[in-house]
Amino acid sequence: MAAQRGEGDGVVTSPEAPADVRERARAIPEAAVARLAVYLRVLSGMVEQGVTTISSEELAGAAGVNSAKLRKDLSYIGSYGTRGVGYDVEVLVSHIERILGLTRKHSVAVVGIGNLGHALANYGGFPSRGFPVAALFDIDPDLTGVPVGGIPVNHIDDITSVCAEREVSIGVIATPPQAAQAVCDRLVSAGVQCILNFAPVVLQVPDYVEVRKVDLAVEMQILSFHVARRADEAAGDVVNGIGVDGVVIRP
Amino acid sequence: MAAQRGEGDGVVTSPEAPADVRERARAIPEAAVARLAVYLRVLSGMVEQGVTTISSEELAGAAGVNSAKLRKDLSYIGSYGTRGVGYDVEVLVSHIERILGLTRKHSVAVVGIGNLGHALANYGGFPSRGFPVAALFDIDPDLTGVPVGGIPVNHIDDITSVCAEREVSIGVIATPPQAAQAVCDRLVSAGVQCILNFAPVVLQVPDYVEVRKVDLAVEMQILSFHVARRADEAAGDVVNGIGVDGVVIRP
DNA sequence: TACCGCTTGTGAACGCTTGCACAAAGTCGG
DNA sequence: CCGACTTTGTGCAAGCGTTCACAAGCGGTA
Repeated sequence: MAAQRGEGDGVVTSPEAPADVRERARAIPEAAVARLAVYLRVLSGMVEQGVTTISSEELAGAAGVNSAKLRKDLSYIGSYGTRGVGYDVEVLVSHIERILGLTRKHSVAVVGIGNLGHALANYGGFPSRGFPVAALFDIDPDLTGVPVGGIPVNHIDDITSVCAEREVSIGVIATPPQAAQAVCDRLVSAGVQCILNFAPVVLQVPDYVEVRKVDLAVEMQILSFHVARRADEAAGDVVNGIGVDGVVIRP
Repeated sequence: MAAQRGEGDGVVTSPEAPADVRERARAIPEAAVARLAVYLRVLSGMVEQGVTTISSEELAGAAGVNSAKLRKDLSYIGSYGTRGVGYDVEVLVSHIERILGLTRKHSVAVVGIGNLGHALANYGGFPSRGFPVAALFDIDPDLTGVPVGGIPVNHIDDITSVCAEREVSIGVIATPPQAAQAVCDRLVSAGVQCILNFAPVVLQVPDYVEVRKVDLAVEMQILSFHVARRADEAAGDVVNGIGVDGVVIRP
């Protein structure tokens, strides 16, 4: 990835307080960030249930991870637990939100208003979590101006101006694969540095742009792999009894 | 590794090498499986363009990975390249398909016919890749019988019988979070062993069930984290529009 | 205050993944 | 047939991420 990351950076950073947060943020492993988001959701549920304190064991259970891993993850963002007691739920929530940058609004633009684009535009989970959908784009002139999920669709040619104007920080690509790279290029030149890509293509972007991809076909194929592996195991390992290539199982 | 590999002899791999394939499949790292699916897509595109041979360097470039990694990934499924030349595209495609279990049909059931469920039911990418949508379910009686994307919706209470009857091997959960665990339990008791979960919940399942989750909120929050990190970096390290490594924030 | 039990935070070991570098193995031109 | 050139396949080392195990720290109790 970023090839020229300053390694032994004795780079004297500003002695200000934020330097602490910054240094720490840089050190958090990618995998841990993903889990922090999960913890956050579980914790939000806890708050609503009136839970005020939670132990690493409980939280880990609810999040589906090992408790040691959870504690290590939390240690990346600082030590806010109380030994012998656990974590204060609200404190934890606010710290995770801060680290994940959820204290700011992140305006989202969705490009490609097909089936998926519609679903995304109408998806209530975004705005409620601090990700307001600020703009929609499509190449079809017939769609232009038509409101979807309360937001009028703009023509794709206006990406640059509209994104800049509405301070879009996250672009979501829900176009057919053929159009994805071109759309991506436009988003990047509009100043969007974070992209969520639903199109089944490998996007080429400059180093400073962060891309995350959600690829349904790949997910399905990974599951397919496991089905196959299981069937093979059954064929090979099951001596007597359950089916060969059909359904097996249920211990 | 492959302990009893027949060396030197020009052993033509029989169309079926059950034990061999099985042993190998078990050894493939999870991360590599995900990449194999990506390679497969790139290769499919190559086939359509009439490309017959491709080098690891080219394929790696198109798939966005390091060429050494690609070669190692391919070595997990066997050595089908020709030194000095590269890989035969069609041969590679068929071997990856075999390993990923794409030689069988994997019927899919989608549960929860809301915005997302609609989009999934209409999504052309599934059937064309060997994942026919065989059943749709929803809890709303008004939807029952209504065809979506050509398939009539069944009531959720019929999951067990319908899934068994249509040999569903993959369940897709696109319900609201509150319903997800219950739906999951029903799918599992219907014999479904692979689940793709779009609901923002951590599902509890028996060991033998494989779950993959696609969590939009988490993806957005990871991107948010990067936005925040970047902003912090800018605040701390940017002198005058120039970032740490001389990278301009906005070209 | 002093002790006890519980839970955090983290050093250290382990294992998986990545990337390098190069021998092996093939093609191609003469 | 040979030698130059190309590209694969893989041993090896470095880097992360995960897990274990336990000392340190805190609240509760007498």
